[in-house]
Amino acid sequence: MFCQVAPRPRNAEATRAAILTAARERFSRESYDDVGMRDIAGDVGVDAALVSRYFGSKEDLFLKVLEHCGDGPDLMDGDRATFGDRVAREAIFGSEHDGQLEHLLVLLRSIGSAKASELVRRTADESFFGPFQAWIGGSDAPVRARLAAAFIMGMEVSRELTGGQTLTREQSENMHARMAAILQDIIDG
Amino acid sequence: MFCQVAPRPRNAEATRAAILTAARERFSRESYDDVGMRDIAGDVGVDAALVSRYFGSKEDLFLKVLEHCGDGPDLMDGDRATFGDRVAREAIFGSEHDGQLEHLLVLLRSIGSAKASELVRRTADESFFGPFQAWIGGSDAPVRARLAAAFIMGMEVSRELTGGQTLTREQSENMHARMAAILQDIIDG
DNA sequence: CAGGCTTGTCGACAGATGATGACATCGCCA
DNA sequence: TGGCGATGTCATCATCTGTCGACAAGCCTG
Repeated sequence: MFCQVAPRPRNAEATRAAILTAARERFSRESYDDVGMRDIAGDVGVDAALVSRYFGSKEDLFLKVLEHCGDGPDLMDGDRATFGDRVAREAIFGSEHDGQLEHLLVLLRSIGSAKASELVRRTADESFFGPFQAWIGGSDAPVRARLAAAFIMGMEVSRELTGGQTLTREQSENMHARMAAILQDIIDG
Repeated sequence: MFCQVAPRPRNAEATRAAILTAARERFSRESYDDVGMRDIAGDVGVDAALVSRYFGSKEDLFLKVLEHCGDGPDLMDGDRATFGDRVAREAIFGSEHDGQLEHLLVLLRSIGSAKASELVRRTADESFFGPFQAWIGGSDAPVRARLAAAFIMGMEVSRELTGGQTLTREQSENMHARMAAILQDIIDG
């Protein structure tokens, strides 16, 4: 048989981008410490040493991920009037891929590691809270941005802690409605 | 000089309790992965091997901490009418020690590690969410308990992400008032 | 005082991790 | 086609971690 995987074409730029994407997905799903260079390399199909060579160190790679987090879909995409409904839906029911919350999730996962949270502290303001509170606008925007972000991240934590299957469908709908209302209130002021 | 620390008296029970306390404090401040057996042992002043011998494995020790988390001060201690104010104060301004949030913080830190979150999933319901939603009472208690817990944990995450010194005193007071109102609303239904 | 059980320490091991430099392989260009 | 730089792999290192068994020190009982 000797069924063999087709080798990836030799293209540094594409490989670099693939590594960055794989890293972003990993870092949004597992903590900084739990993500290994070998894991990321395995996702792409290259050797771990290549990741080190392209991005220097694991810290540097993580920083690059933080910088490129704004590229994907975002919390602020979409109608402002449906913000609460939309975000609460994703926070409670989740979405398999390409979530608007990916950026926040990377931040969230990082609080586990002392190293990663130090890196995040230096970039969270400019890469997330800054744009977010500018989008919210109005008086007390910094306060409301933090409240909203906290609520969203907390729901992600809660969802993982409880495994997600301890609530009935009806209760989940109920929670969605309540969370949507609270979030929308925070955004609207 | 030879200034030497007085040796701990040989008392297995006391040593065991001291290890458990040190572990609880560590696990409420750092993630499961970042806390080492040598760290905990160092806090108490014993050798790391002793911790292993008394508690079996790191996992077992963590489980014991989860079980004994309800011993300290608790969210549910105190007047129900001031719940929002009280909890929001601790979540935003923090408290050096003996916080009512210690239990929740242990849960929160665990989401970093794949191993720890697996352990927590098996105990979070009975050790925290169960009592909490019973205390809240009324219809939709499970839903409201999760919402409140999520909001509180999210604020802790947010506080660490932003380092805590990016808001003015006035903004912090503002945030406290808003958070207290939201929490109280969730509790009251 | 002597024995023995308890309490604690020391050294070491196996596994995993990030990082590094030497080596192999592909693809382009003269 | 032959060579050369770019691209990727392999073996290896140093380090850190949890855990274990052997040994030392202390305390109580006879």
